[in-house]
Amino acid sequence: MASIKDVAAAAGVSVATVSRVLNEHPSVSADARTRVLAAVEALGYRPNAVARSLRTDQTHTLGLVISDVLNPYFTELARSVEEEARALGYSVIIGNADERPDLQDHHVRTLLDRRIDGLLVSPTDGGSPLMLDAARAGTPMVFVDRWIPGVEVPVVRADGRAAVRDLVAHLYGLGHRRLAIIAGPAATTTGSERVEAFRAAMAEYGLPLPDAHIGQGDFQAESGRRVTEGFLDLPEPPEVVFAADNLMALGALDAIRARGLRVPDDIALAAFDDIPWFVHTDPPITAIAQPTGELGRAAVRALVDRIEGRDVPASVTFAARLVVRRSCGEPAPQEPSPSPVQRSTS
Amino acid sequence: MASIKDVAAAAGVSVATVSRVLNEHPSVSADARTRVLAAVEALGYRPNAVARSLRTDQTHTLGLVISDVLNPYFTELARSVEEEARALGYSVIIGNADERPDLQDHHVRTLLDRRIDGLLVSPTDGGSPLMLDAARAGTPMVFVDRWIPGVEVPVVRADGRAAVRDLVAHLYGLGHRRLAIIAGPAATTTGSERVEAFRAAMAEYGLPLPDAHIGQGDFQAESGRRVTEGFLDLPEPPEVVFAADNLMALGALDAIRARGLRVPDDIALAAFDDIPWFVHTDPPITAIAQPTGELGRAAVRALVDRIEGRDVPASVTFAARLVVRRSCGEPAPQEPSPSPVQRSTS
DNA sequence: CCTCCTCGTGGAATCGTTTACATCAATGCG
DNA sequence: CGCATTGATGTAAACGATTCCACGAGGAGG
Repeated sequence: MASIKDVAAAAGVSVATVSRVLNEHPSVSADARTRVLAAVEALGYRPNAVARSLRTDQTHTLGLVISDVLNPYFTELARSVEEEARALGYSVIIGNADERPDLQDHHVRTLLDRRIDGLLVSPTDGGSPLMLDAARAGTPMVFVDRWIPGVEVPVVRADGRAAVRDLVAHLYGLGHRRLAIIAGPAATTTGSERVEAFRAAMAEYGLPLPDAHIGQGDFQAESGRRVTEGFLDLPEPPEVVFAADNLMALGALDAIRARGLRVPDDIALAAFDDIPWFVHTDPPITAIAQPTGELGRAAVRALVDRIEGRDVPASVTFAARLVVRRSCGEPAPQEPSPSPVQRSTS
Repeated sequence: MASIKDVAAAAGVSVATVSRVLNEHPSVSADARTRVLAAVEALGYRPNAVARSLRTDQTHTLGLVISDVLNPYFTELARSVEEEARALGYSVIIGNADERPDLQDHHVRTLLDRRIDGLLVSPTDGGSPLMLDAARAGTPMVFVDRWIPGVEVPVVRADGRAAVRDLVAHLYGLGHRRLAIIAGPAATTTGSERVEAFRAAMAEYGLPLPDAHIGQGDFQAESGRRVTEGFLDLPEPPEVVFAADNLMALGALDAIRARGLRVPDDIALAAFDDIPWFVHTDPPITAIAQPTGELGRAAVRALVDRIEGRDVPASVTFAARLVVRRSCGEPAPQEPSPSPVQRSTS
């Protein structure tokens, strides 16, 4: 592969001049410029990004470590992150942690070794020393969706409290009283937060939430299946199952179907995170939707602001919203229009 | 960040010795080794992958350019690719082309600039000069799922011919005669191949396939919706719609639902590419399933074989299989067990 | 006419590694 | 005892870019 030396030789100038042409340095003659450009064209020369990075100490690359690529929510997040990053002149390397702390660590380490300019993380757990050290050492970092409390890193996320309250209100209005939740791992903020919001809303309506109605899941379909089976085995099973993410909802559906039960007649179902398929499941599933695209874009902008030293980025919080469909027992009205965005500084 | 020099200084040896310890070179004394390791630990030193790549001319990184991350099929493919690559000591950088040739080109260029060791591509179109040049210039490359005819690059894919014939047989058996297909872009092999297989199977059963029953889609949901609307507007609409991928099937469902029609009573639906959600749609959707994970793993192995110069990798073809559910008109039996794998050389 | 800038250019250092080569001490063997 | 071999180490040259610095030519201003 042709290097800058070959170009310099072909154009009859020094490598310094070639570099200046390529980087649009002002002080280079028109004559030299055209000769260099011609040589570049003729040789099909492309600068070696590895060498360039070594010298300039920047890779123009962002790392994105997400919890699970197979989850459509994170896929959409990844897509919007890449899109915004590309618009700002950055590439993205995605690391899929599969909800496993060891894999998360592996990816963070690899990304750091590659000297990415900044890191976007949706942490799978409380944070390994590795990640915390990196944050403390000054690696530009932004948490997205999930975060780690007590760490000085901006967070871009959606707040589901209000939507969860809306959901409980909706369920209460339909006459449901025994509600159960399939929670995510307590080590994740979204895992514990959604349970907390649910518990608070239940209390608000004077409904009991026995421990038996809080199932411990791990955001994967299989755990949704397992927990739901447990619920169904209860002497008095819940009337509603609320899954804290869409994959566990899928598992719950599997379990319910395996028993030959029907939604919502025998048991109602709702989920956190909306996806296009929820419109076509049997029945269409009531869900809490996050403004995923905006989340991804805002996170990238915050991170790039930090990298390029414009200012210290603030945390951003969007609102999630309830989308009522038929899985809890009533014909759905129109799909509501998107809710307004709310920003806050932390 | 600490560099190898710092480690050398701290351990009281030269950088060469540090490098030797880190690369497990045999000729280094036990004493020196322990001192170096201690210094590494103390300083939290991690080798700079950028510098190492520059020197060794290998990045231990694979590029994967896929057509659409939002398509669960490709997400699963990406996941299996990353998994296998990691097992073999490689990282993966994913580029999402969104079915756009210009984006595909952008990613190929960026990946090449980063001097990735090899490229895995599922081409969106007939192939840009850039990609073809790279292949000719000797960049290790493997096509996965889709390929470009006439290019000397191994292909790892699933052959859907038999499964499509099975599907047509199934539909014929249910009494359906007017079948329509939502095709993918003709520029993609999977786009044209699936139509061809469908056409051949139809001919085998003596069924006509008028042009009006071949809708032109682009593998995205929106096109599925549009084409399906066209079908439904026909004076004599088809009895069955076969979508060449799962996203177009989603669009078709949207369109059918918008008309207040029911599947399969008013119109039947089948799709290429199976996904977990198809079990829970209303009704469960009959689909052709690919061994996606195996595809990804085989592709990586072929590419790495090529990179590490073990041998010239052969093309590999797996078989797709029909999964009958209820969307075409009959209660589904058991889910069939996985089909055997078939290998061929090209 | 001399001096001082400015502009275009090239030489060479540098980024953090790996590795070919040289060096030196210790060992084995005739 | 002397010489060849081996093993452990260090020195320095790459890899391909960017960029500081020096240099010479030319123009402007006194």
